[in-house]
Amino acid sequence: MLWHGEVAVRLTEVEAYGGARDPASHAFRGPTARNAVMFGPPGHLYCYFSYGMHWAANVVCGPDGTASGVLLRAGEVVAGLDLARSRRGRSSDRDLARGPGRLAQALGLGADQRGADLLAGGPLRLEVAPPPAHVSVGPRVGVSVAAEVAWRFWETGSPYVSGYKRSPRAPAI
DNA sequence: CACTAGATGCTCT
DNA sequence: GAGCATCTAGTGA
Repeated sequence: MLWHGEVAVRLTEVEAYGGARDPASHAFRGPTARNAVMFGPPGHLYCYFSYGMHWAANVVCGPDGTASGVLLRAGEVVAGLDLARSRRGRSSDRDLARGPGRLAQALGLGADQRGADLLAGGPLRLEVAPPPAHVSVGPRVGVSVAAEVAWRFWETGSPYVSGYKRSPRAPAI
């Protein structure tokens, strides 16, 4: 469960990214100004801009010095619905945080939150919640390399996962 | 409802 | 100067 101010999102879909060992990771080619956060201590927010219009939120999970992170791909807005709605504009409640870009927008994440500490007790904080009863595993989406690595996890049957274009059904692996 | 195509700007080479 | 861990709008069934 990720909180930002009064808006809370229950995560329903995530993707794991290794560091130097993962060709699909931004950290594969070494640290840069953008991904430096991933090399830092865990529990920090790695926020980056992509496709010219969307932010994607990651949580650093490896120890200090090891690049690794988890991309928050989708979630369900469970608090601060009005605020999230106003940020997302006209959109059905189900689409408020379905997709990385939408998730970041609904939470109001951006350049200001880059590298923020999620465990410091500020307005932006990560809360541990019980895992969903059923979790599916599959290949990552939108990754051009190492797509065969099944490092994507989502809540089985949840309408809040992206699923995205092709394969609306959960590929059973 | 399902699918296709186009837009968009920051970041690294 | 090209690449992107994507979204939205618009068209067709």
